[in-house]
Amino acid sequence: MPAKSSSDKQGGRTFIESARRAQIVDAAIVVIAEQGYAGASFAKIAKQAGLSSTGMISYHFKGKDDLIREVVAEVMRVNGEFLLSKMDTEASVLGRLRLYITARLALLDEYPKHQRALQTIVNAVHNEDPELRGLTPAMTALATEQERRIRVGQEQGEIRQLDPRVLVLAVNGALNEATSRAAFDPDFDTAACARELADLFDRAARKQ
Amino acid sequence: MPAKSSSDKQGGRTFIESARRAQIVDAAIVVIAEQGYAGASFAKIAKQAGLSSTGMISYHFKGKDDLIREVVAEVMRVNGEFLLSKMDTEASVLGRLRLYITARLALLDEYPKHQRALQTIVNAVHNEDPELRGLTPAMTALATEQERRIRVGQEQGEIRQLDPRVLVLAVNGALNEATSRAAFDPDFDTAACARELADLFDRAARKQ
Amino acid sequence: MPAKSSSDKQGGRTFIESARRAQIVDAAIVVIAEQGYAGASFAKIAKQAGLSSTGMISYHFKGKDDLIREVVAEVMRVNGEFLLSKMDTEASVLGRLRLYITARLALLDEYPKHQRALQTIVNAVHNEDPELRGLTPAMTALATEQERRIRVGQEQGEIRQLDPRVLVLAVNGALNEATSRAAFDPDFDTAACARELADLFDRAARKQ
Amino acid sequence: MPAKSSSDKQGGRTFIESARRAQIVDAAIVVIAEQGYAGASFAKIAKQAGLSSTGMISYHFKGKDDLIREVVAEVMRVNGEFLLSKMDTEASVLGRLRLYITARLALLDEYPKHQRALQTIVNAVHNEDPELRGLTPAMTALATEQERRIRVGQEQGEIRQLDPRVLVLAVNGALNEATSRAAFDPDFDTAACARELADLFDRAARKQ
DNA sequence: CATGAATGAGTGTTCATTCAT
DNA sequence: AATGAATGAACACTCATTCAT
Repeated sequence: MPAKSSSDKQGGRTFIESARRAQIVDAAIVVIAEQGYAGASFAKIAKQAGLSSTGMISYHFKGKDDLIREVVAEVMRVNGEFLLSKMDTEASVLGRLRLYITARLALLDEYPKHQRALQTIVNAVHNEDPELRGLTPAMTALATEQERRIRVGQEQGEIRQLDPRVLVLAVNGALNEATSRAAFDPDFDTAACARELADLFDRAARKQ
Repeated sequence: MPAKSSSDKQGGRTFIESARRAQIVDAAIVVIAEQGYAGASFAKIAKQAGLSSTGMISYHFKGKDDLIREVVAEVMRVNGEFLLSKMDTEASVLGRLRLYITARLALLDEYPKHQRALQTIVNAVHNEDPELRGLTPAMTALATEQERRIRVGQEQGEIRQLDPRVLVLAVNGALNEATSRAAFDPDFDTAACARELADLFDRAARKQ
Repeated sequence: MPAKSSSDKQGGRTFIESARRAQIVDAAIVVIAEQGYAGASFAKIAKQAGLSSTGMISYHFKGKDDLIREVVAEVMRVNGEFLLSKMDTEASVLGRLRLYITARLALLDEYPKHQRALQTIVNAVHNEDPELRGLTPAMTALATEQERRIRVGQEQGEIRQLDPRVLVLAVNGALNEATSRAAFDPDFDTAACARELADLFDRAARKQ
Repeated sequence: MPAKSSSDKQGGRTFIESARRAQIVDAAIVVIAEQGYAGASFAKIAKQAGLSSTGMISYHFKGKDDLIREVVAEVMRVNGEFLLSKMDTEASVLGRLRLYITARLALLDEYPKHQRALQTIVNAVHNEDPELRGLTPAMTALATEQERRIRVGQEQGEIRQLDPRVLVLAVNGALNEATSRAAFDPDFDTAACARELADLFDRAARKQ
């Protein structure tokens, strides 16, 4: 068995290379969350990461697009894991909806910077940078899956006749708004908000 | 009756000065809506406005803050007028809520760039530009008023026991999400979305 | 005798024209004294003069050079008048030297902004603006006259053998330094400084 | 013994970094001396230094303040070294005064641009750039030390009763004036001026 | 693998000046 | 005689990116 070396690879990248990328991505998340998208220059990210030059970042990422994409991927990976862990047992559609709302708001306490960063990126990038459009498919895929679930609930008689797309839109819109609010209002009570929102959309969607 | 001259003033500004400012504000709205906040440089705005230099903009506005503030003010003026014209007769709280949702979505057809620009600015500015925080009070004031209305509805037995702040958050979150969606999905049916959302929040809020 | 009209001229300029020029020159003196040469933009001078646009200044002066030259001329006129009024009776060269020193320092109390403005201009303009070199002749002429006087004093046995140019240089250098000091040290005692400097140069120049 | 590399540091800066900074500071000294403070734009300094862009300067200095401060520090370092080397043996106060005058004027031959640049900066910065006020303390400290020396001379009976502050003011004023003169009069004889000034202030200050 | 140095386009802003009215 | 509007060059400064070492 050969000795561990810096050229051991995982996913086409050496160990140390992956570590550096992760370090930079983490720094980027913090800077974006705290300083906004426009404030997230390579200089500031390098400083946050404890690197001495921006060249470092350009060396590990093909461009700013690449870095931002990685940030989004990382946040979605973390969120996905968390959400999955909260939902896997529940069977009913309305129950899953309630769990989703609760879990999304729990994320605000668990990974506040991640949520803020993701939202900042999505808002900033929406139309500006054509190279970055590629990040939304992953999010629309999620929405599509949610809509499918709602339809199942309608077929099973759990959920009233409504446009599933609009319900999904409303739920996610409300959750995003809560994310914004939580970022600036330190007194924002995520648990209470979760209960209220869950009740609210339960009533809105439940048959009868 | 004195002859009209270029030095006639209104609100401390020359006629032509006001016209130029309006022209620049309009150009800024378009650029911000289409290219995002980061893409809205003086150079691009000047080009959109058909001006030959960015100095022109600096000549008419004290700084970028000033311009952005004017953009926000203009959008809120237009929106405010439109919303008021749609709401003044209705008496019941739930009725007003329905009208508000419908009117907000109608704005997407009436002034799509305005909505997109406002949303872009609010998102971008939230934490980035401390000079511009001053624009949010006007919007929180609106939210506070909406919460007050909901409380009235609760006292009158129209609306069930719920946290008014959360209902307002959810409604506005959904409307903002719809605004985002409409900006990129040309097939987005605002009228249908309005009906669905109105029903949704009516059910969510109505007593029994 | 014809009625007074705005086209009455003096020195090739109408009355009102001269008044405007004087008003602008006065404003320029204040701004230059308070904000320095680089800070003395047409915009600031216009504001200080209570004018609404910088075009006004360009209209009355051929260029910035022209304005600055006028400022220098005005200060030297005022200073010249004051100095003459203080010196005309004294006969001895050393006496005149003492009077000159005293009068120059008295000017700091009488017209502080004028002195500060003149010094600022001379320092800033020395080599920068070739168009403005023309203002120094007037000042070198003064120095030459002072040197001539010293020579007279030497011939009359009042003043010891020394290079008159160096004495004049030293006296004026000391006075300029005092002007600088007075501008920033509110406790600077011009009268005391005048007595000390007068004694100092009297001893330095007096025969035996 | 490790090989020399570009990352060898001294004083927290790379070797080549320090070299570039020195190169830029030298260029700045020349430009300021020749074109004045207002004329000393990054563009002109970059050109003088043979650099292709002004970004270079911003890369090596935090801002214009930083560069100017460095220029002042460099000139004062050079001057300080030179003055110290000329004065260390002399004991009597009047002797030291004579040496100081001579050395200051010798500096005009040794480092003419340095003197011109320093004077230009001090004059320009006095009231204009509040960020740069911090450079004067170093110079007032020098003056205070000189005044102290004069007082010692008075206690030792070498120097007559006079206000030491005024003597120091006069000496430095005269030396500054000579610096100005030397900058524009190529025939200015610094050595002769030094002898004359030394005699002049010796007589002015000496007891009896 | 890493980095310090360099680049050049782009940022918002100020400037003296011109000109039609 | 006066002025508001416009101009375009210049300003210091930041940016993501490249590259030799």
